[in-house]
Amino acid sequence: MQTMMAWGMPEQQGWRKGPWTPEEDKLLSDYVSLHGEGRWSSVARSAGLNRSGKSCRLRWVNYLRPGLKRGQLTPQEEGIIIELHALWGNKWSTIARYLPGRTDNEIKNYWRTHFKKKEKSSRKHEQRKQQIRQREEQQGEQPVLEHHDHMIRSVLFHAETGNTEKMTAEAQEIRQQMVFSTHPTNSENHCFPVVYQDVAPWSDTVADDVLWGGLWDLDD
DNA sequence: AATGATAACAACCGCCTGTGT
DNA sequence: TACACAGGCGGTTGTTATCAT
Repeated sequence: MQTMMAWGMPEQQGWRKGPWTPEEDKLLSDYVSLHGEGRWSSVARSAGLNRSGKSCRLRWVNYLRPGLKRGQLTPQEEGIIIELHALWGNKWSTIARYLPGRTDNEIKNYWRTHFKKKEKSSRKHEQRKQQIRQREEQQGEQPVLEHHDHMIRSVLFHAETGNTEKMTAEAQEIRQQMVFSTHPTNSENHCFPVVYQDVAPWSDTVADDVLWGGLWDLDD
């Protein structure tokens, strides 16, 4: 096991590892602000950092990059993460694109700390979903959960491809309820939806305890 | 006040993919 | 077409902070 002490010491051979010092941060920030992102291997050398290109990139992306939000995720952001994780699974970088200012690492860590401990309850969550689906089928309705997933997929897909005019009326309505914003790292042509406010007004159609309960109810 | 448990965060590792030659 | 390399991504681990007992 590596220790802090070992990390803190410069490597005899190869790159330095471990926590970044303020001096290293400044070197990296100054260099990137002058020369831009990319060519991380040469950044490492040119900036006078004894760090690997990978390490420099990671430090920049997760910590030094302008526009990063610090602090706790808002309930709205939590909602987005839950939604998008349900759609895409552990595609952290993809999910992060919809949360400007948040990094994939941050979201990954968040998910891990908040959901690993709740894995036990997820089975119950699945059972509850099953119950609702059965109830919906008995009532002859379109399954809310599937419909919900489908609509969000549709909105996000069309938003990303820029074909918002091809959305169905219902999708358009949902889109209206989403707050759109341009991701800082995104190219100018794409508009990423960000569900900041009232994360899912349409989620009223899904029982709260389905959306949140199975995942968050620790008492289970 | 001491100690253990847990959460939050930072960073590394290995694999995969895209790109240039 | 094949190879090498850089960058990106997801998984994992380690450290620190905070809370409960």
